[in-house]
Amino acid sequence: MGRGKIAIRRIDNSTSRQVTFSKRRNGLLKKAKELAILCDAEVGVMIFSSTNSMISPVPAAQDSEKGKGWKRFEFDKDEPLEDEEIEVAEDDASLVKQIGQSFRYSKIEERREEQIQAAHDEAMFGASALPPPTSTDSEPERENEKEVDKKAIVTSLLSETVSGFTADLFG
Amino acid sequence: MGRGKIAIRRIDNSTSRQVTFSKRRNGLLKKAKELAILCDAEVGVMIFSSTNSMISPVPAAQDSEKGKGWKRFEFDKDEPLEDEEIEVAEDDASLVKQIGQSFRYSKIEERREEQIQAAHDEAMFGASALPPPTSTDSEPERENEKEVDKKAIVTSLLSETVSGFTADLFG
DNA sequence: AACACTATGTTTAGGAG
DNA sequence: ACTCCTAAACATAGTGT
Repeated sequence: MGRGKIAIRRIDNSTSRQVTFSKRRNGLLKKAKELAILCDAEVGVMIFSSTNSMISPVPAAQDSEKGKGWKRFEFDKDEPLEDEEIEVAEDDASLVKQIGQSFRYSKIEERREEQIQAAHDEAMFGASALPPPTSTDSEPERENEKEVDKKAIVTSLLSETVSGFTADLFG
Repeated sequence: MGRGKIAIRRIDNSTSRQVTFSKRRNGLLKKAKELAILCDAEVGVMIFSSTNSMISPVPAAQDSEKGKGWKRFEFDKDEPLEDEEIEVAEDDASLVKQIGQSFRYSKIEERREEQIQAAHDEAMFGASALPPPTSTDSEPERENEKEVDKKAIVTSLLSETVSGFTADLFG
């Protein structure tokens, strides 16, 4: 779309891939929000990269917390998991944690099985780029990119917006 | 969009709400798939309603299973949860289960807190409408709507498609 | 790198079968 | 409920700053 048509294949250029990521992610979240509101459904979006992750929580879970939204959750993706560390997703926060951990597991397995994709992973951009539509000033990529590269940040994106909408219109 | 502009508010007419749901859900899933491929990210979409739920799994988790995709998962949303029943999300299947259970929790809490929205929930359509682009002939709403109203079905949607794409294009 | 712009491609509302 | 249709609305690739 736009000035030129592009094929749906991995964008090779790292910069434009990240730009496209930012733009399309916003578009996707907007679409998700619209679908949720228009059709009265609970829509969540999960976006993961090797260095950064975010989850737009399932609005149903938000509603139970009355529009408060999920808190930001951070974890070190390189730190090995221990069994005790794994928690049960009894509440929203631990569900986020749960997903993050599962992602870590799959990522670790992935690397263990096929280190062929190592360069593939490293070519990945390391920031979530754009801030969410309304609030949540998540800024995973600060001035210093030292820690960013080691952390994966799970950010609540649709939280305030969707639940706010829901509350205002149908609450 | 289309012939007329519509405001982003809950569509009152039940029929057109469901039609819009079908159309826009497909659009959302397509967008999610495109984002995943273009930007080499892991994108998952969760869509829940009171009678029906689906999760397009996080592709990262799929990759670890080599494009097999998540299996469909069903659970009884009205059945009360027991602590023993709650499992740790060590693998993909239990992650899906995890999310489903968390959804049950939030739904139960929601009803407990505000039964005001009862009619709201009942006005909800009870089917996932369109089948996924390629396969997964999920048809939650059968001829008989007896059990449908008691079950919530978590369906893997992007599984085959996304992982198929990924496998074909990037090995 | 985050915006603004905008030509162009994509999605979709509404209607018909 | 689905598919096809089309005009209109929307998203965005490429560009400039």
